[in-house]
Amino acid sequence: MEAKDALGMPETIHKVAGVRVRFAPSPTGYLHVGGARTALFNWLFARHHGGVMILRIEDTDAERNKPELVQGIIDGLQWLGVDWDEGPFYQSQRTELYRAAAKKCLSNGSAFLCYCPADKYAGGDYAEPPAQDEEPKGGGPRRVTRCSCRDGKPSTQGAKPAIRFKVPVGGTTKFVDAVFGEREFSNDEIEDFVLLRSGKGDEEFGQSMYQLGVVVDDIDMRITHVIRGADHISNTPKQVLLYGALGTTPPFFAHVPLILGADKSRLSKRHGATDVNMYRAEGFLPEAFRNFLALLGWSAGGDEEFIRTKDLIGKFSLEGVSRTNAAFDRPKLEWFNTQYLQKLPIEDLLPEVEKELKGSGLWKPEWAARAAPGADGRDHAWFSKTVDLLRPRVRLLPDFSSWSRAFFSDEFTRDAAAKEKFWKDPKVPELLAKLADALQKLTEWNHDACDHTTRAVAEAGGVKAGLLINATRVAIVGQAVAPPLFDTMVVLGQQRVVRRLRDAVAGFGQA
RNA sequence: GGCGCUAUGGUGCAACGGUUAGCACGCGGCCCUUUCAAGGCCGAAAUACGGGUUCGAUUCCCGUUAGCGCUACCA
Repeated sequence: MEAKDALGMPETIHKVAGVRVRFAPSPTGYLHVGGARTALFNWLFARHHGGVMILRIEDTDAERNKPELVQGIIDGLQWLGVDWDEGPFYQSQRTELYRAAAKKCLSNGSAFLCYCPADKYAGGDYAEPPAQDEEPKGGGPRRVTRCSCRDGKPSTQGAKPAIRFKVPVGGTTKFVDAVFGEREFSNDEIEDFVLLRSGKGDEEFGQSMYQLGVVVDDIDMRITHVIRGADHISNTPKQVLLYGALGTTPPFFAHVPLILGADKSRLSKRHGATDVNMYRAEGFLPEAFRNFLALLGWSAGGDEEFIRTKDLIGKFSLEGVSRTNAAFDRPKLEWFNTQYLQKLPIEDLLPEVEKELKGSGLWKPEWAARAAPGADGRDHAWFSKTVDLLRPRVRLLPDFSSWSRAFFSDEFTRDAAAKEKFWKDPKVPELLAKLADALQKLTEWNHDACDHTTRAVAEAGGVKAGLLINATRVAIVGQAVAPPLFDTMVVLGQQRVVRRLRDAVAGFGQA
């Protein structure tokens, strides 16, 4: 006998060998965070089971597609670290497959030629046009299409027909969903949906419609688990019917809840960035973003939240997927990012910082892993130590180029607000000058030596150490906010610190 | 409008008939302190509402309400 789980589904739905899943975006926009999460779940599932991940581009609507957007989607996936084993396949190049399938449905009586005018909703079977996705929803009564062409009479001469699926009258269509359980839909609620568009010009038929394309491809690509957004739940019975018409058994379905905006309404630009590439541009760490996304609509069951990707893969299961839509909570994403910035093994963080510095032109090749030290003695070890010093305060990657600039470059400016805040005491110039003298004499350059020297100068000058410390920070890194001063001094080096102090003192004379 | 899905603090998740309803983000306070973070401690904050079922409901059932989804020759 077969083992069943809590939902009464075969145990095998959760651990099948030979798993094949796919992510099937449509190039009508960028990679949306919702799509990214779907891609991630598919990927985690595939990797967890040692299965195959497929990328398929669903570009069957020539009018809405923008081929140039495909690259953006691919870039987004790559940044996210979601890779695939097969594809990308383009549905626009598989037209014959769909036409053959549609004709098969035609010949076995599960579809019919529809001569209704292609210009929307003019067919008369609709009481009125479907509400477009705008605010004033509702509207008058609308009913399900039972197309009058289904009995094969009109055959308006000359007009090119589309192929519609002949949905059974009466009865129900059911399927098993790994997250929502058993679902059953009344066939009378399902319209006679279009399989193949009517042909244009001298074409017999046009491109496939979504329902046909997914099913034909999922069969052809031997997809075992269809993991997609919950917005497809109501499409599923149509597809199940199609599987039957094509003589095959449907795969397992797993619909994952949607990601909504902070106010729980449909996620839109109004809520902030919805394009994954925007998060890359802002400087989030991909692994942090992945961790955050994974926890939107899924949990391993426990309380852990900081879960590195390899553990995500180990723990991922469809059983942990929630049925509730989740709100995209940006503050939490930022928290994940700072957590990763701090907790990542330094070797894992360094490459990201390197990319950032290269992008801002601050990178020096001698900081690379096996490069020889630069003229100033800085090498990979220095770079690593510096990044390590900086990272507790960094929130986004670009911080390494902005307020951290003075650590990587001698060309930096001193923040006006910082000067205003910490240089206002009239004794500052003199103190900084004395500190420069004292530090220059040091024969050993380390944290404690800097510490003692600075405090001694402060004491001799009759001020609290904090005053000198803060003033010095502004002088040598130009920022009010920076790592602890003496660690900073060590990393910058004696020469630079002294030079910057003197430079700062000189600046007072001019101002 | 029809059909469907969902409903634990503001947010993300735990608790899958019996807990003082747990964790995290965010928020407030305190500690630490050399700026700012980080970190530590403390605190405010939830089972949408109404009916059932049960010895006992956050948990199971029904209704209401709300949100979301689908309702195209879009995907």
